[in-house]
Amino acid sequence: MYRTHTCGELRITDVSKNVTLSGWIQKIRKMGSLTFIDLRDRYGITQLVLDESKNPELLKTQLGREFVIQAKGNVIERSSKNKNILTGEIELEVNDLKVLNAANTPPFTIEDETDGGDDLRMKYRYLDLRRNPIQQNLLLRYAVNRATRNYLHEQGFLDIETPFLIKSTPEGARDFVVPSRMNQGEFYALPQSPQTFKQLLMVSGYDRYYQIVKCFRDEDLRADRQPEFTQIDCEMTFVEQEDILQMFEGMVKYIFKEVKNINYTETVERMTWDDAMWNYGNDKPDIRFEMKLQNIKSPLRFPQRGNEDTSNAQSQVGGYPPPLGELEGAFPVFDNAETILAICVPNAAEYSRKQTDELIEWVKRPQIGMGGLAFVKCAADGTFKSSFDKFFDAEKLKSLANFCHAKPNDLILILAGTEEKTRKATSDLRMEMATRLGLRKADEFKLLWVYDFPLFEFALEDQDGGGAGRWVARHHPFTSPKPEHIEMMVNNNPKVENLEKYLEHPYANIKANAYDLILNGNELGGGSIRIFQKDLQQKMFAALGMSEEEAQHKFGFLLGAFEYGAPPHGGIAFGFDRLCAIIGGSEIIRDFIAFPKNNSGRDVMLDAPSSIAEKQLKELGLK
RNA sequence: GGUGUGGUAGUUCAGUUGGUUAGAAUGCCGCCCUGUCACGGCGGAGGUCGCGGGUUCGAGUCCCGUCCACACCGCCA
Repeated sequence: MYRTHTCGELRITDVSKNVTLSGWIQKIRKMGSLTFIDLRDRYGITQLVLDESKNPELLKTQLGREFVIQAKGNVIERSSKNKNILTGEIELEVNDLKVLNAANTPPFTIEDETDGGDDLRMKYRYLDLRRNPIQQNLLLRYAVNRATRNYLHEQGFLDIETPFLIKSTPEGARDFVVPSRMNQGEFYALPQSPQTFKQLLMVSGYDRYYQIVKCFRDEDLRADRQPEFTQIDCEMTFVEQEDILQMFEGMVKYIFKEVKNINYTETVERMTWDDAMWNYGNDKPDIRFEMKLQNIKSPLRFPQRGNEDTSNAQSQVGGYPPPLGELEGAFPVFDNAETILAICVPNAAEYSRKQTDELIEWVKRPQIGMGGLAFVKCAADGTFKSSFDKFFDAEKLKSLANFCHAKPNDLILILAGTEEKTRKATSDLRMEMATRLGLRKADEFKLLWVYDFPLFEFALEDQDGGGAGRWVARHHPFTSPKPEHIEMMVNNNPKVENLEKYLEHPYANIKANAYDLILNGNELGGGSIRIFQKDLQQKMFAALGMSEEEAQHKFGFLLGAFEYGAPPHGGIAFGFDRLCAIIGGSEIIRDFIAFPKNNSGRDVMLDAPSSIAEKQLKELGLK
């Protein structure tokens, strides 16, 4: 028997027991004829003591860090206790020691705060995985997995596997492809998601489906993006948007309760996409704090905005661009800008020259890329001091501050420039200021549904080109349009010649029955009510510029299925890795995946991808 | 594809205006130590300054190219 106990379970009540432990040597401390060894396994650390005066043979054994050893002996009470670990009141007085396997000195320390860099830790991932923080992450991942399955099972969902070797459909993300040996010159694709399969399962009547499933996308990576990643993929039949929102906010609340013991009892807030963009500059706002964007000037028009929260909302209804009013004609930077956005940072009016200079540098960084930052300090005594006093007198500053709903002691930060860049930059600045002010608390969780997404999205044809582009599906081509917008899908040629004009294209105003669930500014998941009628699906393909033959070639199986009794259905998919990372308080999903890829899609431990043998290439018909 | 930051001892990093023998911490090895748990003390080994080219009397340092890592933009239906 290798062990009678783990390294995490012996306590003072076990004193005088004769036990056997097996594990890895974390650390050896020699004190003359007395040697202490920290023995580690995934349950904890137990101190072994080797006493030369009692058992001189033991000290002759060659030992080192990460050796796998087996130790037999008596549990004794320590004469000096360690309150930092659960086993700290006892130790094992060893009378028999066996090296099960020697080990090289590891290239980095196997401790909570390791001295290893990312690259090295990935190369020796099996050593990195021994570290407690990473083990905690993987245990958390398993807990989230279990909670998800429990909830969905209770709700009557069936876990049904779908194939990994499927057909390449170059809509959306790039496919990973797999050459077929038996069908030379032809290729499978790995699924970007099981989207069409789960819809077919609905057509087949399975009613409630889920899968915790690998998906593959051959796109460039980020800290929160891997080429293969895991989704909680779900679909339901005979449901409306409301049914799905309730079901899956229930799921996330259940996960919070099971994994973090958090009772999320409050109602999950909801917001249209228009409102999110208008008030936060972002379709995944962090609503743990306010600091909404103040739209001083913008070409965006959101005619059906319902949010009465901002009393300056009248400025965009009908106005194009919204009027700067009496403020116009004073400051060329403002007059020349397409968009001017501001945020009011609470209690920051006392910022020093150094602090404001630092913020200006921050927005000028290439990641943000703004030319500068204007600010107005709203002093408690009602006076104003701005970075553009030369252009704005006290009267104008006051009226600007009023427009922005600034309160005494607020610091108004103002960015001006082109619409998209300025909106994104102001949104980033809002998050940055919140971080600096400590408003993004790690222990506070706030969910938000963003809904009524646009059905289409404008994509530039050529990055350097002169602004020509086309309309593509924002979510995917199976997303249903809002019924009242279907008539706007008249243009079967989604090409747009001029970037300046795209906002005036009818497609810009078509909204979809699509929704995202946001947690603290992170997208947990998104989904939609799907198209289930053949003619509407064909209309959608056509709207995307696909010919009838092309649609038949790529998605004939789905169109066919829609002819044999397809029920109304809809669903959602959650990024499982990201969900785990966020619940674990991180944005680095690599740390929540046992064997992740690096930034350039490489597995540095395996050294994959790699070239393959000539013979393999020939068999596959690739040479 | 683009922008930025970085690459120096096993590891994490410092290295001034281009100037003698490239440093620190930690890890490793040896000796000492009976209550350590970030043990302590003494001693020691350890370097293709990512790679290639250039400027210079002289390059870790400056220039060009290249590779790698990380972050971001594009991209991610």
